Amino acid sequence: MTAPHPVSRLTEALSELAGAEVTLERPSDPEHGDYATNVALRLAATRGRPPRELAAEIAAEAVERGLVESAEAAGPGFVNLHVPDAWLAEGVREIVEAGDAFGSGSAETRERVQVEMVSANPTGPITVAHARNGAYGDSVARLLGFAGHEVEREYYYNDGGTQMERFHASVEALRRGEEPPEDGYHGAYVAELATLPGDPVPAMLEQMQATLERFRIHFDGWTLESEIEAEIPEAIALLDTFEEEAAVWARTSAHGDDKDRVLVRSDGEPTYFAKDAAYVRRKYARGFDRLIYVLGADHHGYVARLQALAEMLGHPRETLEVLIYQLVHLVEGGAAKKVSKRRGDVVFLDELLDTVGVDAARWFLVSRGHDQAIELDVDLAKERTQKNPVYYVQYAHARIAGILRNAGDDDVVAQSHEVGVATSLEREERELVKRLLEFPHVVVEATERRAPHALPTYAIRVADDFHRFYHHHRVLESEQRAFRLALCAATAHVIRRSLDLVGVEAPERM
RNA sequence: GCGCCCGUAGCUCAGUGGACAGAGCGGCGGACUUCUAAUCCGCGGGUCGGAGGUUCGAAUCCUCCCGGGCGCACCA
Repeated sequence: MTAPHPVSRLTEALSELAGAEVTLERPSDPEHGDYATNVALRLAATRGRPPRELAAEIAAEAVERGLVESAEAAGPGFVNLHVPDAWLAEGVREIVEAGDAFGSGSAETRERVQVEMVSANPTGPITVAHARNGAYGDSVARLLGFAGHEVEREYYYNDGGTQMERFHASVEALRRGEEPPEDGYHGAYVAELATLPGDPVPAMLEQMQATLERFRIHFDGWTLESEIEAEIPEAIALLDTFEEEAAVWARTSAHGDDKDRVLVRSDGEPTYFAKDAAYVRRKYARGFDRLIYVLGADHHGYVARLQALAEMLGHPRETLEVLIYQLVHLVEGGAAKKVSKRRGDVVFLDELLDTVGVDAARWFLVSRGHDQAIELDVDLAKERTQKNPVYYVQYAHARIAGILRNAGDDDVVAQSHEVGVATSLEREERELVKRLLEFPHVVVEATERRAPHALPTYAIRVADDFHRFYHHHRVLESEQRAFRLALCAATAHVIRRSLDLVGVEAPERM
């Protein structure tokens, strides 16, 4: 269950009062109060009453019950609510007490969730394209974990098949002093692998894993395609199948797919889809309640067939989620750059990390909506990233860390209990507190919509409000020292967590 | 042809039913005897691709059109 926090308590009290579910928003115009609700507008039709009249009633009752300091009907029928300073001060105290747990535990039922991501075949280094997959998938995994689910990160790769044969052939050709085949792999990394003895795949995998760890993605499980192959027959036995023209088909069209799919070709070879089936079966057999696949837009055609597999195996199709993100397009000098790993003209993640660092890279790749295609200008990457808003947010955290250092041994948590009801707050303080109190809602939305980019957006707002507060008011040499220290500590918690959920660090100094 | 995603400021993007549509970058002009100026303050900037529709209310939902990206295998 969602841990109660000030805004959720106020929302519930108002819902009870109105006899309908209330949602609170933060009006952009400060004249419209600290919070506002449109509940009267929504209720007007069904109750057959003018919205303004309903709004006025709700406003009066909210004040009567002591939920808010003042309230009034406004506009077409909004209820604008004003909360007292003491209410906000209490909110700060709760954030400081909750610490890094503030906003966590929103899951109504705890699930075992597997998130499969990246899953690039070991034919070359991790690229920025894979990195978007990882940055997105890992952030979703972090959000799910923060909500209270048990999350496992999974990497699946092909250790056989055509591409791997070409990869081996390319390395072997170089070892013989020949050029790699036309349809083989040509990057400089292939030549490096050729200088090492033995199978190049383990070395390649080791490098890829190191890159991913550097990118702060840790996988709990690595599954090889060859492990899955043996389980194909038992998976097929569980599916709805038929034979036609000497091939074995799955009746996926009866389960939401637009056509049936071949499992075993007429020459007796299982298809890739048969391996998918076996893999899905194994995942569920391992006890996961939910399977999440993170795939690029070029794989969106797989959604229906994967969900069909879940259904045929006896699981609700919604328990197999496919998260699709749009692709990363490389641009160089204003012109589109075609990405082909085999030609070697890609941007490797390690290069990007060497140039801009992990924080800027993760921020850049996850701060856009996953439904939005990303254009990465190779030339401008460095310059652009130095102006990356991630530093704006990190700087706010570093400033707070500086204040808390200068405060000495003060026990901020203990002091926050003494923050008086009589606290009189400045405008910048009120705005900052309200911003911090939004955090649990932002996290829930981001989690449910599988949209981690909401966190960077929110973190910028927090930093914005903090920098403004910092500029206008002193913390240490202030009569409000105790409250302001608590406010700083609360802000630090929220920034740190917002960044952590997308894999970005919050530095103590900059 | 069919399916999925996108179209918002000069550029990169937030904003998925609420009040005059926002931020960063870029441009112009201000603010450091102060807990970090990687900051703050001000100015300029828009047919929210277009047309209909639903609604008290639409950038947001529905339909069509235009433009862009990605897919439509007995490949992996």
